[in-house]
Amino acid sequence: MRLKRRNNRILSEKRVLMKDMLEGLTESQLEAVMHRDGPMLVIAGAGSGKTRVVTCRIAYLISNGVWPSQILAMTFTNKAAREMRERVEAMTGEQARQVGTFHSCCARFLRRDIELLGDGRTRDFTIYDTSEQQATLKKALEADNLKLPPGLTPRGMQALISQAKGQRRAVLDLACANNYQNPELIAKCAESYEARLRQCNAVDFDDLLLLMADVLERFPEQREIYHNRFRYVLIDEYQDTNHLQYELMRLLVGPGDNIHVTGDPDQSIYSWRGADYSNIMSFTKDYPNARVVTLERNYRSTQTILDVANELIEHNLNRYEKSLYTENIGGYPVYDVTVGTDRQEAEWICRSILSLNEEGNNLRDMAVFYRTNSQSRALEEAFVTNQIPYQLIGGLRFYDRKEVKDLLALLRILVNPSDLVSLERVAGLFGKGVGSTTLTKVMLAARANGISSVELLAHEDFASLYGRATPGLRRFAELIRNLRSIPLFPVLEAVEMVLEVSGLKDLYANEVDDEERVANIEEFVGNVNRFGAEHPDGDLAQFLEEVSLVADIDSHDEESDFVTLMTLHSSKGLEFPYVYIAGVEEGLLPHSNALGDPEAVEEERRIFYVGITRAKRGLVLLHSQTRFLWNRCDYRRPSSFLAELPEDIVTRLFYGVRGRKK
DNA sequence: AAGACGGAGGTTTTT
DNA sequence: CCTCCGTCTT
Repeated sequence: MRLKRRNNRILSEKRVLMKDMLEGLTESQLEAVMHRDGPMLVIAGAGSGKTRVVTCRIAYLISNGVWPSQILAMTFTNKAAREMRERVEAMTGEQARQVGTFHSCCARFLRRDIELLGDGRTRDFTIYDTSEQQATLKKALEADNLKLPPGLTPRGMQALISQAKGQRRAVLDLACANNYQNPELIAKCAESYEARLRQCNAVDFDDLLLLMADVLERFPEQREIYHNRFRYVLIDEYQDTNHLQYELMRLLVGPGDNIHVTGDPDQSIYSWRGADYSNIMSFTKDYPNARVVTLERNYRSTQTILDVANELIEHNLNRYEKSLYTENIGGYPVYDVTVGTDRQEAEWICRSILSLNEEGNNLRDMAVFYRTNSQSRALEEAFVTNQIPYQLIGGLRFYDRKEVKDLLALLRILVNPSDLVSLERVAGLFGKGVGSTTLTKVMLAARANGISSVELLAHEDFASLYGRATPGLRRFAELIRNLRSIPLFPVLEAVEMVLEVSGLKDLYANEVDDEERVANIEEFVGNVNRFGAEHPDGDLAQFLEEVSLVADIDSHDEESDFVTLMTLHSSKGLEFPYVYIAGVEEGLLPHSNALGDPEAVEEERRIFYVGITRAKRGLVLLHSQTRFLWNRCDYRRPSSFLAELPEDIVTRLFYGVRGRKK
């Protein structure tokens, strides 16, 4: 009784918030928010309040009696998912747990369902990243006595496999279609890789989606469970879904067709990853009764910035026609700065940032974007020299650092004893005298006994099961046995025990000049601690899964007062009052690999468009006459895109330019 | 059979 | 500039 009264009070507070929330929305936004059943497509221009619409719709559904657990929302990054969850919780007081990336949602589903497939994988599977995929491929080919056809590198093969999975197509089929020589051999190599993955109880990124689609397709009763569980499905950034994600969506959406997708064809920038924006273009063909809402009013940028963006994107021939407008009239001019060298480019940006900072702007309000990660170097140097605090997004991820990967490998063999890639890594670190030949022997002996390599090494009868082992191998087996005796819960204790038993920290502490490594290990432990606090009953497997699926952008910190440095790709979905785009040069933006291919150039234009539309108040485009690329100084030409911008709005500036005409 | 050393080659964007 | 591969030595 008392409880009920309390609930009523909470409910009425919710309604008040809900009313406030709906108040500022435009008519078309309201239409998107208050849509209840059936398919809906929201074409949301940059800065049109898309995130707000999606979160409001979730909150609206919840306040109309839909349980939060019945709403499945899939986003592009973990950061976007986190924001969405936080906003929904702030509005409704309810936790929207089923909000995540495609990959993290599928990983979670597969923890329950992967064993249905009966391919030998268990719920303790490991997720391999691209470099681990390549390692798996190399080992698989070696073990099966196969060689890739000449001209195809492991890296290229991994990309081909990924592409095939993303299109849900056989590798043989794709290799034939792409005119590879010897497609049969390629298919054989791919099968060898798949078998090895299964043997390792591992999946690659694409498998998370692919295997989940298999589960839903092969087990109709399972599909029904999901349909009953998820009454409403929402997908964000729909323009960046690939065919596999599309099929997964079709399988997940139940008979009520309660599918709500949002996206912007002009911001489709991941075609190289298999994204197919015909998915968004043909949504109304898939669902002829779909309601379509287009959001064209921009709440983010000044008219000046929008004029530049609109005029640029008009040059794309193949596009869904729409035009952004705003009521934020005027604004600062957009600058097009010519500099002499890439160092001057960085210097100009730093000076500009410092003067904005002196005028009272926060550093967190400024961001520098570039096309390629390698451009960050010159910028970073200038930021260090000028003592401007910055945060770099991208490049080498935290979890990709050597020492962090070493620790991860140790943790992974605790959870998944079949993980040969991690075992190999651990052997390379600690197994003095244990090389790949020995490990192969161990693997064969393990197979003969019907257990995994790690289980054999950790076995109390290792000596009798394996036969004569070298002292080095015996010591290594003992280390594995000690590691395997560590309890997996709580996670923090497990990690600290692993550090102690393995002596990993000492290993780096003894190497000179490696304070950073030790610091990274400490940061890792800090992350584990935070995970433990956020997920009190989370186990090591869950922690490892989370770590495998984080992107660098997920760590973007908007609170601290840092300037943000990142690629144009990473900038999608964000906004900053002041934006600098560096290296607006032919060959860089558009990138040289795209030149000559009209479709690729259109995608480059969209990449530029995404960068421009991040800016709220100030926008500066820079290009240099010379640039150090691959350790060589090259003469550069301004991007052809600059000529497409409205001349009367863009103000040209020069810095450090020699022999300037006019 | 492992490990160290030297040379060559390759760098768009990332869940 | 940094990683991967192959060869040579122990």
